[in-house]
Amino acid sequence: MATETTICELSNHVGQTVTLRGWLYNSRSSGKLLFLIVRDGTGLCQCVLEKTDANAEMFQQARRLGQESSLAVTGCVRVDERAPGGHELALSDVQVIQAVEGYPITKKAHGVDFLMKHRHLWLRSRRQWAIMRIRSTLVDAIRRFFNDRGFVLIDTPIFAPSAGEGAQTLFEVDYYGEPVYLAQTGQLYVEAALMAHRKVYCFGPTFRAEKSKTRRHLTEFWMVEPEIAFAELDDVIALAEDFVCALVERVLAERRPELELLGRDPAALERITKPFYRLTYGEVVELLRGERVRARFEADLAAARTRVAELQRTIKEKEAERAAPGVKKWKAEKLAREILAAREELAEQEEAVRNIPHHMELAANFEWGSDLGGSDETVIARLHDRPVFVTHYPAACKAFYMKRNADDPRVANCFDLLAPEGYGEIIGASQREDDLAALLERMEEEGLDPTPYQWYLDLRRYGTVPHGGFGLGVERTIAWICGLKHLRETIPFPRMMGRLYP
RNA sequence: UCCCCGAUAGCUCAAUUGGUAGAGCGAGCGGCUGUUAACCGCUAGGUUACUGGUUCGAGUCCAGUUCGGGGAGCCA
Repeated sequence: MATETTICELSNHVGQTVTLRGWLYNSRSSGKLLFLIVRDGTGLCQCVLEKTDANAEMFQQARRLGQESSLAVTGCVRVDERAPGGHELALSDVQVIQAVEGYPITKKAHGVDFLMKHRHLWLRSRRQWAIMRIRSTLVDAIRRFFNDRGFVLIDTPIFAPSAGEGAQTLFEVDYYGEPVYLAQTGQLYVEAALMAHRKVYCFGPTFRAEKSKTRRHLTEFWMVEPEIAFAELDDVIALAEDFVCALVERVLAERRPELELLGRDPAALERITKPFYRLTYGEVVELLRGERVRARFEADLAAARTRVAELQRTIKEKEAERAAPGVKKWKAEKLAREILAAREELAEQEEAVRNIPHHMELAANFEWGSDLGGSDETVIARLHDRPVFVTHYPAACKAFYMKRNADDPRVANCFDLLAPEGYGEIIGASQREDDLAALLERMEEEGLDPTPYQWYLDLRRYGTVPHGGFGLGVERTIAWICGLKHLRETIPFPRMMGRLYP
């Protein structure tokens, strides 16, 4: 009986005969030689079966196995440079658990809609496999960061009784005949628990019913929200800085192969060290209206235009080459793939050319007092190679519970953290208003009925202290760390506007 | 709510601009002793999203509908 092992352990078994159980990822046959690429959840392994007089039947059976057939393979582990990963299995036995025919996700390209409809199977693909492993590590790093520092985990409710601000972005559900809402944040509850434990955090799904169909939006996403007592804005900033550094460090330490598989340059992440950049909202307004931002936009626009011209030329050339007489089939196919990729990029670059002038105008005419738009955040982040704290937004465009700045009452003691490379906001944070009268005043300004908030106001009546915290969006953080264009790949089963299956 | 783009074989895409719907992958069969999304040959596979219109003739043009992609607003 051969030892059973997994692919990630193979290097410890060189020269031994072992059994792997897994799924057929791909196979190639070369006459009397058969390559089975097996995945077992821990990695991929090339398995080689040589046809002999004795194993002819097994060879035939194995050769016909379809993608994703489940099987157990036994063979001798050997080092071979030609094998992906450096190790391969010289097979002596193949046991079929289930022979599969017609697995929908094939080796060639698929469209987004098709893949999303087959998300339950798409998860088996290498890129998705890598992303989920990074997500798992990131989530563990989040929990460990807070647990190691004496934070107490507080699970906050998902049914929320009051609409509060932005009722149109809440999902309403029927709660024994009463309308209640799926939580957008656990923050108010975490503040209550804070006064019991001094340092707390909540971590769970949150829900936004925004009618946004973009790569930056999900209707269900995960957020971690720490809250600390006896703290002012600078303490929250310091915590956020340590936290983000710890997350990146951990992923770099444990998931380098996965990052590599995703084509993510680790150097961009290795740069993520303290201190991050700090800008006040007022400085950002100046920046947006100033020369540097204009130059950045103009450079981006020029680059996009050049690229559009380049791509158009490339596509034409490749199309001519493909249509030329006597082109080999494989060559034509390769060209077709390249043309497709070029067209996709062309569409993106053309979109950029269309949008940038509008973004420039928005930035140039930006007025003090409004919230930063997506394009504003992007350009600020593009100007920096490390995350940027934007602090002290106008109080009027932020939530009622944020504490006003003592020196400049127009602004709140709050910040957003913008991830670099144009990824934008991953953290929203503030020092909380700890004074009862000031809090009531802010609620009145926002037109909020204090009745359902009496429990929250109690926190200011009985032992109020300066405190604050932040919320980090897990999916946006994963997208940034993995270098992904779209949030839908960062969560196993994304929920988006108009998409609920599987 | 608004703007742009798209829907052709199971999948990814072609169709010389209104004139006989094709290719690759996948599936099936055959060949090949080191493949790297292998390669080569053969076979099967279609109500061109739906409804209507223009035309001798519509995948192609027009109108509407549905679904999807991207973006704006708004948000995290």
